[in-house]
Parts: sequence; C-alpha cells; structure tokens
Amino acid sequence: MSSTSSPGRGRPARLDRSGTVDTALELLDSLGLDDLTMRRLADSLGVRAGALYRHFATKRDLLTAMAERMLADIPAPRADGDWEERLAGLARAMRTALLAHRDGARVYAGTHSTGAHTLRFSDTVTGVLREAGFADEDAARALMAVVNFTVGHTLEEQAALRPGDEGTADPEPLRQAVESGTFHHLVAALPTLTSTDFTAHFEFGLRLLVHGLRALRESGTQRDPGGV
Amino acid sequence: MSSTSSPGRGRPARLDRSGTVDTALELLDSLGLDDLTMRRLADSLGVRAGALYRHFATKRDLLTAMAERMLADIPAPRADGDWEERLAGLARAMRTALLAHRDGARVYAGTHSTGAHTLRFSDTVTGVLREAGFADEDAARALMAVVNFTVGHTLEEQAALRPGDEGTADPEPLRQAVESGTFHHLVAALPTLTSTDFTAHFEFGLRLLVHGLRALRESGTQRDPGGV
DNA sequence: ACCTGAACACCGTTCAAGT
DNA sequence: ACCTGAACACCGTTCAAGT
Repeated sequence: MSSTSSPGRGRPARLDRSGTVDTALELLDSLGLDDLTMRRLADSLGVRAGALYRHFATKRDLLTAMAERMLADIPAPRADGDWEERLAGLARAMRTALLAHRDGARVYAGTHSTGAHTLRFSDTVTGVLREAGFADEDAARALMAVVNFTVGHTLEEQAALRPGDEGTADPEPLRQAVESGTFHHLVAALPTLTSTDFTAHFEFGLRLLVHGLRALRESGTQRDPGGV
Repeated sequence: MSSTSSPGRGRPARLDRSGTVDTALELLDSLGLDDLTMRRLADSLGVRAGALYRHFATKRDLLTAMAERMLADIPAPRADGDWEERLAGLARAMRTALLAHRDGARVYAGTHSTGAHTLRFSDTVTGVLREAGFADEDAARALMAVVNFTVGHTLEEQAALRPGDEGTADPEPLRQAVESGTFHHLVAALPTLTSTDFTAHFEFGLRLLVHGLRALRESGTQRDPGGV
C-alpha cells in the first residue's frame, strides 16, 4: 500500500507533498470529490488535518496539485502520423487522463495548474500545430478550443455516469418532458442524446475541430508546402 | 421588486420557488458560488435555512433551478440567416447567458437541468441542424459538441477573470516557468494564451466547429438541394 | 400549511503548545 | 522542524414544536 519513500517503522516520518497527492487521488477515486475532505485525507495519512497545511496553503492548492498530477499520465505523443492524427491523439490522451480518476474533469476544471506537466502538454499541442504550418496565434487558439471542448465533454461524461441524484442515469423525466411538449426536433435527437457511447460523441466533436483546422490551414498560409 | 404572486402586507407570505431563485441569482452575483450558502440565502429572504427545504429538496436542486433560469435569458433566435449563422448565434447566446451571472458556467456545469428552457434551447439548436439537412444523429452530436465547447470555454473565461487566488489574473509564474524551461512552442503561443480577448478565442473555436459541420454536410447527405 | 428553534454531523483553517 | 489539540466560524440537512 505505502508506495513512495520511507515506509516508516517507528515514527512514520509521514507527510510529503508528493505522497499526499497520491493518497488524495486514491481517496478521490473511492469517495468522489464531494466527500474528499482535508480531515478524511489527514485520517488516511495518519495525521491531523492541520498538518496538511504545512504542504498545501489551501484545499484549492491541493486540488491544483492533483490536477497537475493527472496530466502526468499523458504519454508522450508518438511521432508517427500527420498533424491531424497527432492532435487527435493528444486530445484523446487528455480525455483518458481525466477519465482515469473519479470526478477527474471536475477537479481539473476547478483549478488552474501551471505545473510542468500542464505546460508540457500545452507545449506539445502547440508544437504539433506550429510544425504543421499554423501561425502562432492560431496554434494557441486551437489549443484552447481543443482543451475547452475536451474538458466540457468529459465534465458531461462523468456527470452522466455518476449515480448522482436526479434524471441523469435515468432519462425518464427528460423523455417524458420531451414527448409531452412541442419539442419535436428534440424527440428525433433523443436516442443519440441519451446514448452512453461517449467515445462516439467525443470523436464527433473532435473531428469537427480537426476538419475546421484543416480548412483554416488550407485557406491560410500555404508557405512551405511538402517539407518534413 | 416583489414580482410574482401575493406581494404580502401583514405577513410576508414569503417563500415561493420562483422568487427564491431570483434572490439566489442576485446573491450569486454579489457573493460568488463559493459564498452562496443556504443560510445566507435564507437571511436574504427573511427566513431560517430550514424553510428553504420546503421548496428545494437539496442545495443541488436549487442550483439546478438557477441554471435553468439562466437559460431563460436566451432570446428566441432570429429566423434570418443561414443555418451556420443561426447556429453560431445560438452558441453566442448561450455564452452570453452564462456570462450574465458570476460563476454562471460553474453553476451550469455542476447541474443537469431538464427544465423547459433547457429543452427549448436544445430543441432549437437541433431544429436548425435538422432543417439544414443533417441526420438526426449528427444534429444531436453537433448540439453536444457546441454546448460542451461553450461550457468549457466559459468555465475557463470566468475562471480567468475572477481575482481568485494564484496565477490567474497574474500570468507571471506561468510566464517564468515557460521562459526558463524548454517549452519554446509555448513561448510563441504565450501572447495569445494570456490575451483577455475571450470573444476572439470563443469565435475561433466556434468557427472550427461550424466549418467542420459544413464539411460533414457537403460530404454526407446532399438530398433536397436548394429549397427551404 | 408553513416556519422556527435547535440540534446533528460535519466543514476549512489557524495557531499556541508540545516533542 | 513538524505535528497535535483545540478552537473559530462556519456548513447542509432534519425535524419536533409552534402558530
């Protein structure tokens, strides 16, 4: 169970930043974000809540460190494939990293990490686009568009999958409201909207973004055709 | 000020669902989501916290009603313009509705409303796409892609604008980390990434999605060319 | 019928005091 | 130097009792 440094015999020599984040992520997976408290985390570490504040100025600080750690799971992108496939691969890797932890997207969306993993990911995405010939400004905006879509999608995906409270896993109230009303376009869309094939939903949106970027690239700067 | 039923003379006849949501949105604007508590809302209504539970089973229920009310501000779409302009207009209207309240995107993202305004908005977007010739499944997936991007973007926009805690309004730590490291692609993107012209960022992503949909429409079903 | 009072079981955070 | 104990100022939610 105890994974990292100093398994501890007599005095546990307990708290360090990295190990605390590990335990916090395990607790997140078993309890969910709403039940992850500083007190419960302290219990898991064999310590009182106040001791956590020697390593994290605030709970938000802890959550930021957790978000940053989640992005560490993103593997370095394979160098093969064209820019479209590499960009899509990076977006998929981000979704996968967020899905890897319960409420992962909520944790990520609620923080603003500027850690090394976050910067590395942003740098990689920007690099794929710049090397494909996109202007710096377009590369930056494309990064934001892809990340914002991915976070928005995964937020929705994890919200829909959790047993929550009302009408999420159970589409009955929505179905009823739709069929009784005048929302006939929505009725046609319902089978897809209530589908749980979130990968298909994600791929659809991702394809739209990539297509849009391809069109922008072809209409814009067509300098350096061919090349690497 | 008192809008709905029974303005009340002697005894305020105080609580009703609709007025409570109004007051909650006002309180949200002045305090922010983190400081919006059931007790403070009760104070604003001249009532004790327990009384709120006669109208809302839970705080989450209240927040869902607030999210639903926010979408009521979305005006009916103008009938002029082609499907691309109408779709873009609806996405812009949603962003505007979320921006209209402090932490609006966070409130919306944290809930799962199936109220009339949410359904009407979804029905309208789906209708624009179906009438443009998209298959039901594509219309549904396009709705989700546009909404998820819009929510993700606005979440980011409101997070960046709030005076928060660390390195959000102040890009110094990020700038330093970037310049000291080997993230040279990110350095090129920095001026755009730290720009506060969020409308430009939003429009860029929205254009990508619309371009992608146009390509899909032209490659896919080209039945019923011309005509309304 | 609708609200109050009071409680239950918690929170995040701080800080003197111990070791 | 690092952690405990104990407190401060709160939370969301429930429910008997009042009116």
